[in-house]
Amino acid sequence: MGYDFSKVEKKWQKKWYSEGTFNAKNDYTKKKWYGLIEFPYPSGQGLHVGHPRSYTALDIMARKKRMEGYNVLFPIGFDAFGLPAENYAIKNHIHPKITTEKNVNHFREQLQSLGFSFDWSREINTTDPEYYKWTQWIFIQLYKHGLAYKATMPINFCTGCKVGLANEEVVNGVCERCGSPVVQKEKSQWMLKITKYAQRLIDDLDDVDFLDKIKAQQINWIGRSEGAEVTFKIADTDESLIVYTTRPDTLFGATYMVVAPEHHIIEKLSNKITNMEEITEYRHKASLKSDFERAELNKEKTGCEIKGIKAINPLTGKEIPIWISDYVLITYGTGAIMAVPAHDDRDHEFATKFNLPIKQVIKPNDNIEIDIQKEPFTDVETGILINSDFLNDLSVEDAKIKVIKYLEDNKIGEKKVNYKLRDWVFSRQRYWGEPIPMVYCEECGWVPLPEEELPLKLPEVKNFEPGENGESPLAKLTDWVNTTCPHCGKKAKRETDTMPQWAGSSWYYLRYMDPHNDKELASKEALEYWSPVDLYNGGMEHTTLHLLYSRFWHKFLYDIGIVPTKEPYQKRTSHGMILGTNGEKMSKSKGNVINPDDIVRDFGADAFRVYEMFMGPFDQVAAWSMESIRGCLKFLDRVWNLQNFLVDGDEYSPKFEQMMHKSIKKITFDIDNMKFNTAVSTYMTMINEFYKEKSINKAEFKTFLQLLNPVAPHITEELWQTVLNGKEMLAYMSWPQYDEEKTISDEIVLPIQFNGKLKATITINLDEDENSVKEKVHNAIDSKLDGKKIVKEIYVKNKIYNIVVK
RNA sequence: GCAGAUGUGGCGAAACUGGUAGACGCACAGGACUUAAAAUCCUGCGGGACUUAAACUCCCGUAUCGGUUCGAUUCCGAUCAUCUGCACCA
Repeated sequence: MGYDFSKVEKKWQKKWYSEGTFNAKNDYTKKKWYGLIEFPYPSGQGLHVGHPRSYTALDIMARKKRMEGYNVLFPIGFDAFGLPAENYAIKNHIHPKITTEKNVNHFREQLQSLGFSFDWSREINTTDPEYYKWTQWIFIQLYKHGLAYKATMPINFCTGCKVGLANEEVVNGVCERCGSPVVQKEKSQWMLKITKYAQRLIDDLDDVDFLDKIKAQQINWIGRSEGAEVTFKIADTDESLIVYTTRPDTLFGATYMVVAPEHHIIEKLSNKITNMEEITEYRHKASLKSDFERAELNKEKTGCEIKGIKAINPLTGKEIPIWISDYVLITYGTGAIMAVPAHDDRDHEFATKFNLPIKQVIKPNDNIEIDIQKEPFTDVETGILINSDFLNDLSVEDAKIKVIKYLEDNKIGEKKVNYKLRDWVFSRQRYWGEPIPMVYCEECGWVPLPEEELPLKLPEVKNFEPGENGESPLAKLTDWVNTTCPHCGKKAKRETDTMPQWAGSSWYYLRYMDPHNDKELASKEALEYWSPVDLYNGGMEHTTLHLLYSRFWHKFLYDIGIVPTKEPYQKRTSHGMILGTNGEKMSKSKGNVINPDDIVRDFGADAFRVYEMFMGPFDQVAAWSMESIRGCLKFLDRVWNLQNFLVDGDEYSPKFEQMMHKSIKKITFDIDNMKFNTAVSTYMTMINEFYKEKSINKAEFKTFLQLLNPVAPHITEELWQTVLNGKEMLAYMSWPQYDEEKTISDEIVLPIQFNGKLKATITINLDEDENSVKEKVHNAIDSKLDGKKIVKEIYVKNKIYNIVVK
């Protein structure tokens, strides 16, 4: 008699996936809704219980939208290039293609066991040549538009394995696998000019509906700052140093300068520098440091003075020393700074250590005494300029404006905007990635493959070990590397680096719109109809890089007329992580991993889904609890047993009418606003009411099943068709409507307060006359006054009655 | 350091634009059914005082301190704690 979830769930899954029940229609006249989840990397461990949290949430929304008459696109695919498969191949000599296929099959099975309404006919895979053909095509367009270029950039190089490493393989400055130190090695790499889009990537956030924290992270990552570039002449030479500063107002306080170890001024003026040996040694030491060491914050600052040359402060005309230090980064601004130790923490620390002069040029406006030698004053809000000639007595803000004007008038500087965002290093010295479709010819330089030769397929190799000196394994395939120039026909060599994993995921949402198109990445009509993605949900860990990269590619595709919208995703949300039962992040080493297969086996997919939605607010972290999921299975059993109370009735019975309308309203609102936890609690409240009366009629049962269907699709479909003899699929029925008037009761329990504290409640009629309410109130509380005096009475209609007493 | 978030019973959590704090669930306790157990169903469940006991009643309670208000979990200011992302970005 009990509910056999395993049999029921399998039955419906089989039907859905063999019949394509949930596939999107190619009817471009209907209203559409496009919901997107981050497609998974098919790892060997299989699905994580975190995946279904996001998938269930969007599945619920997709199912509800279908019931509301939308043509819904809810696709799935696999982001299958990447390191783990490659490392597994190196170890076990199994081709990544084979492991990937095996993992994808496993993932597909697991995803289907949870009953998601994905459109499997549109499944994509980034490692499929028919897919990466278009990834390569986009790269070539970027190249043709001057947004892809070669530059020498440092890579992480393991001194033990002699290979280049990805950032995530470098742990605390050593190689994750062998523990040898990792150093930086210069290598010529493909770069994408994302910096050209920096401003637009900030500005266009105004037009999309991303969570504020996501916007904040994007803006943070791009790191726009406004300031000025200022030229400092070097005394007795024709050379000068240009610095970038956000505090041009402090220019009178610049008492020395610092350049990054890599700064070119050192080569240029090497014949004037008197301590070249010392400088060379410092530069050498700095070059050996990994990024990790250089970024180590707590370490003491190092550096030395460049002797023999002096810079001239353009405002004071005074000569100031030039130092070299690795706290100045060659990659940001101009690689050189003016140091204002009185008003910058880092400069102050450096000046204190090396005994450099500290000159105060700003004081607090409240005249609090400060000892500038001991501590810098960095508050821009309350600062007033001093010791600064024509800037004296100005606020920091005004001083900035005035000094920039002065700099521009005298041609010693100009206003300048800088971004922390760097161009995107696009090369990986790896096998398991999209080959970069470029050929190098001695005569013509870099030449892209003609588009008709795409895809450039990843060649078969037997040995997946990276080449020595950090080259890609492809470099060893001389037959493949040696080719002819598509331009002049002479001998040429192929690029052997591959693309990063970010490449395939930067545009996959477009391919879903028209996944089998072999002429274009997607047809114009499909792009016009489905763009943009209406809702994109994923983890917070992808809200910087992946989101930024795909927005960048999308904007580029917009610029060249391929896609119709400026932004790819209209709305972006993120779900909280699911932690282990001990409240820690799930990991194999901690032994707190929950396997979704076990959950489906023991509790069923519906209980799993209900639980993941009920466990807490969707966007917040939540710890797994086996007791709670048992409670959700109990709830479903109660749903199943409702059939025991079933009575006839084509309309809601009077005792439930108001509750039905209220619940429809609440659940509709909650699902639309991703408040799944309170939606689930509303189902529970409803069922408690039915149990209290030991009765539910057919109309009520039908509505209840429809409301619950998006969350628990199997059990509701089964009850619909077996108990209510539904002919059509419940999933195709239209979403229940509510009548606002019927959600309002005509009687109200009115709280009465003394000084804001509850004293009594009375029952009044909706919109009852105020005098009549007042009379009722006084009948109820006059005996409680206890000799106290009424000072004031406040009645908020139909809400509350507060009496101020003394 | 910067940015963002969070803090409510034994636990996960609710509370719409300020208006009966703790919905819903878990755990726990009591009862019904059963030879018994499980399952199921019903009831209770923030802390304290008063009381033989219960009801009634009263007091305290949403991290801490203060403010605005007839009324604050909600708004404002300060503080503390925890989490996440970024970080020598001039």
